[in-house]
Amino acid sequence: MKKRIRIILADDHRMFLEGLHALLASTEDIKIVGLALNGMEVMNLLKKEEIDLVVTDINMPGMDGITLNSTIKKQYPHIKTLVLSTYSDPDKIIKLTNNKANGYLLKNAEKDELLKAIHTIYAGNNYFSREVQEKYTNSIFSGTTETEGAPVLSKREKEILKYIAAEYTTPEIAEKLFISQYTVNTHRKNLIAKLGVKNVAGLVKYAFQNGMA
Amino acid sequence: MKKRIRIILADDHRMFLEGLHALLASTEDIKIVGLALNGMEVMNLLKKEEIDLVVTDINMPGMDGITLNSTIKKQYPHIKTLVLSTYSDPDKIIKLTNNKANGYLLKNAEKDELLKAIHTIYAGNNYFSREVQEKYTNSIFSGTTETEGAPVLSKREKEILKYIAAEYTTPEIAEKLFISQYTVNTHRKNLIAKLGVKNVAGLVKYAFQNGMA
DNA sequence: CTGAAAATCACCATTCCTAGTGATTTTCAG
DNA sequence: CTGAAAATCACTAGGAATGGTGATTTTCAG
Repeated sequence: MKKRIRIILADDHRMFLEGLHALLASTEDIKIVGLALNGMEVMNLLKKEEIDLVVTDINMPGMDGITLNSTIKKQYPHIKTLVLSTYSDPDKIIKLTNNKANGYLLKNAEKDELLKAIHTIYAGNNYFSREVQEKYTNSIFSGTTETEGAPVLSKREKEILKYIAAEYTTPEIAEKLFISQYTVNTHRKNLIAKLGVKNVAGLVKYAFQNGMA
Repeated sequence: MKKRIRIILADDHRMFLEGLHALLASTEDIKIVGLALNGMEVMNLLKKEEIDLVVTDINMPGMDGITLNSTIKKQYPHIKTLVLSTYSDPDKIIKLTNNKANGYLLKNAEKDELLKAIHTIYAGNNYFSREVQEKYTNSIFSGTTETEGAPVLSKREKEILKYIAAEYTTPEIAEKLFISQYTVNTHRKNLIAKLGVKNVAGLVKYAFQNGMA
């Protein structure tokens, strides 16, 4: 008899967790060993059970997906991890690859892709969904930094973009970040130039389309 | 033989949608008639199928849960609705009750509560989870209910909102629509007031969250 | 250490946005 | 027909955004 893949599922939303459980329960070669509502529960389960793969949400109270992933990898380097997320945030993906996560998948994916990811990872390879790869090829998967595709925003610029999208004005942002209004102004001008938009409306639009707001 | 409850499930995340499907598929007296990734798909399904209950996420691109709910109630007053959300936002709950949604449940709820909500609503009663009820009554006493119906935007206002989200300035919009800048100005002011936002950034945000951009 | 990128600050001019008030005309359903 | 909502226009004023130019300091990888 073929060995089944032993999996723990982790997500802070019970409904999603139970749904995922039900979705995978019918699959022959997969065995759901445990369900966890947060990172702590995952670690407790790992002490008791033999696990092949942990499928976890990236956003969870207490210990989030990124911290959980690195914790798992430190204590149980042989256990594979697949991270799920609502959107594709480049920063988080980079952190996850640094922490040796074996896969990253959007919750928008279908069951088939989820199964494909699980099997690919179990076979010893990594799996990053196409949408994620396409968007962030430059920053992660290829060493070359081609600026043609996705405009590269600096840390500070992203920060300010978020504030703009959150309806903060220049004086407010300046006060929040303890910098001059002139500086905020410069950043906004650079953002507009880099992103090729016309005004705040364009900035907010970009922020939304890239999961930054 | 007892009649089964005919249900449509709607959520923009395929994985959650399929998971929910799998979760409910095993229930005897429930029949999942269709799955939808957005509001439009729900409305199309309603044309073809006889439905008792629509279970929908509150956050969806295109037509969101709130708009979807009111649209359903206008065209098919007999169809029940159960709205799911990640968190409990008093404002949104109030909008939903104004639009006669029959239930509101957090995604944090367990399968049992979901079934309970479905059966309660099918029996002709409303179901609002305890967490939601608490916040709802709080906001009633804080006095923000009277003036806050669902923000109904006029045709012209929607039109102008689209132009704003498309990075057009006031003079440009005025020229495009053959009206005075003063008029565009008035519309924008009304939009800001109606939607309870602070500036263009907020308008663009709203436009995006409601599939108008 | 060193150079490049990032982050910071400054000034000016123009345009645009925001806010308040008040008003007339048009549209549309009851 | 008629009233209410929608759409239109007008004026003022202050604050914010946009665009251009120039510069210094900080950070960080090679």
